[in-house]
Amino acid sequence: MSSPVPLHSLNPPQREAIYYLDGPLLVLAGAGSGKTRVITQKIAYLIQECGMNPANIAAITFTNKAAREMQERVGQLLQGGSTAGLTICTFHSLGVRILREEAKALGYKPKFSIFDSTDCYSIFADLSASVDKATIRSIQWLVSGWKNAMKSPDQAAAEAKSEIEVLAAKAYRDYAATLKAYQAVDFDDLILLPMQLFQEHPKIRDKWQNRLRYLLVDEYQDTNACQYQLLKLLTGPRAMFTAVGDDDQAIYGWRGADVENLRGLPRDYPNLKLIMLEQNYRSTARILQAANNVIGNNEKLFEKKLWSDLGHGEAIRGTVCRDNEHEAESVVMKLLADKFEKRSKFSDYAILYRSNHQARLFETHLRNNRVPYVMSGGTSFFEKSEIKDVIAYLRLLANQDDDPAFIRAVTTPKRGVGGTTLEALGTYAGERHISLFAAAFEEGFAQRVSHRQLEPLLQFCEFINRVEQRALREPAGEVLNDMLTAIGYEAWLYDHEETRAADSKWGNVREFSQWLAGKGEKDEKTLIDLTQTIALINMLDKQNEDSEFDAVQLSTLHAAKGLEYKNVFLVGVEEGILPHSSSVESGTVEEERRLMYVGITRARQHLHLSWCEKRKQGKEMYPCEPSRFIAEMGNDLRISGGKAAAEPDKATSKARFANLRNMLGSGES
DNA sequence: AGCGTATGCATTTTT
DNA sequence: TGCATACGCT
Repeated sequence: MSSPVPLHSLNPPQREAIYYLDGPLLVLAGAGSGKTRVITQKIAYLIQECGMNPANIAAITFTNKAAREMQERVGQLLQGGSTAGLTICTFHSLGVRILREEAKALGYKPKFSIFDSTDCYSIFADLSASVDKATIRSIQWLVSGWKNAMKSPDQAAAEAKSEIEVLAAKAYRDYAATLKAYQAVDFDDLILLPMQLFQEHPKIRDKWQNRLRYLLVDEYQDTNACQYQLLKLLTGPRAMFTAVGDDDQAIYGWRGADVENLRGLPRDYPNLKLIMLEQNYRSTARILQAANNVIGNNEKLFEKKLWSDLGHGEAIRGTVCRDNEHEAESVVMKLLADKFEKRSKFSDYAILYRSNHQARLFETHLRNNRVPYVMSGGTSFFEKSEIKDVIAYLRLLANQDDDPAFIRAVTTPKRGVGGTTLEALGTYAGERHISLFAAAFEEGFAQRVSHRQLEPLLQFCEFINRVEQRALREPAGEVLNDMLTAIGYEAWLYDHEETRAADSKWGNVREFSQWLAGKGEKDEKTLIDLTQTIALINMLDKQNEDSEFDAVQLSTLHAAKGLEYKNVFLVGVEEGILPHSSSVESGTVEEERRLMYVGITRARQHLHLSWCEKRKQGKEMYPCEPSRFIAEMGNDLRISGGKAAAEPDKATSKARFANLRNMLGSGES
């Protein structure tokens, strides 16, 4: 992101967007047009100039990272001024906040658990045993889609067409009941439940409408139907909001995000004001021209043309490579040559690709050349098994109905509670409709198992009770450390893993516990308070702060949205990869084109594309064609063969390009 | 039979 | 990289 800019340097549409308060406002902000600046300045304006109470303003983002960045920038703008009560958070954390406060109205305890997708997967797996994994995954996928589309289990069942949909609709009902029994919600519920709550309880809705009087929504094109509905209910008839988005950067359609929400906005709010931010402060004119050319092939909602006064800039280059191995080698060589020539930093370079597995070859070649790199994505900190182990304990402390947490905690580390005991406990709990934890204490259950089975189980439950008592009062860090010692987690790790793996895992646990302890101290929160929010926090944010060391960035196109780099290598620009073959089949090439657009507009000064003539897949080589998007970029593109050091052979590359255009000219729809 | 390694294979993944 | 499947070893 660009650095904060003094107010006088705002351009007229930016200024208009900030000062406009007469009604609902939609800001169509092109890539690099300063949308974050508009949102943050508007918050500052509302507080400082309009005298609005910060507690009545909420800015909603999609990622923790975006929220944090916005917090920081607002903090800088309002130095000394008060931001007390100001809400800047993600959709999901706003949902949590609403649910914690209004849990009773929905039949939930305020200390409900939040299940991540792995937890939810195992519920579906238990529900429909003897079904293969792929099917379970599609069931989970379908149910999530229904929730985002606000379909109830009944509706889903009624509308189910295929066999798998019928199966999924059946699972949906049981799944919802199971979650409720565990006093747990999934990520989709964090939006769906507040929305339903507002629909069914006008009083509660009014209360929140009164509290959050002005709403600012970032990345509006990424909202799904349910989020849109929640926003509508939250803003109410006053409709005081600013939505900021870019239909050309809508790349999450496959996850339920619906650009229709952008189209629907003028319909639902006839007095909607529309402002376009078209001046780009990031890229050279050449890069923007190519981006405009590509995106011009999409059916447009709103006509928008980016421009910049940063000069024409370097030529966009394209490299045809013999195969993917050669592509990786050539990109790394070109990167190093460019770095040497310009005396730039590694962190000025990004290698962007369509899908994760493409990164692998680039990683090897970067490593071979001793080039430092960081990769976005990968398993998030909270998905790591050792962290999930610890979190299971925390979840159980806060919510003893959380059966999955109970099972994980009671069996990790092993303490003499095995499968048979748990099965008996599960059966008993199922008959009585109580949680595993509660069942363990019942006389009726005690009669069904032996003393040897019961004893360790009760010891565990009593241990949890004791820790819970402490967790309500004493400092979070201390309680957590004592608990880890008491369960012997470190020793267990070193018993079950190789020393190196155990070192890393225990290191992660310690990092996590220190981080929690620090957070507990800073916000004066107990361990149980903290547990309520950790499901939503991503420690990658923290890693980003730390990792300001000089390294080449490797990233998927999706993960690169919102970021910018001086030099971008966009690799694997081939038919079947970008656009991805399955998108071509499912007729969603427009979203792939937006992905290409996002990729192009990440570059500030230098854009380099590459594609292969052949690609190794398995042990066979398959022929490839350059992406249709190459031709769509226009002819301001300097294409050369793949030989790393050689001068481009102008004659052949021209001929090749002509061929390419002929080839693509006919096949386009 | 069961476990452990080898090999093959991938859409994208904010919460 | 990470997961799933298959094969081979014990």
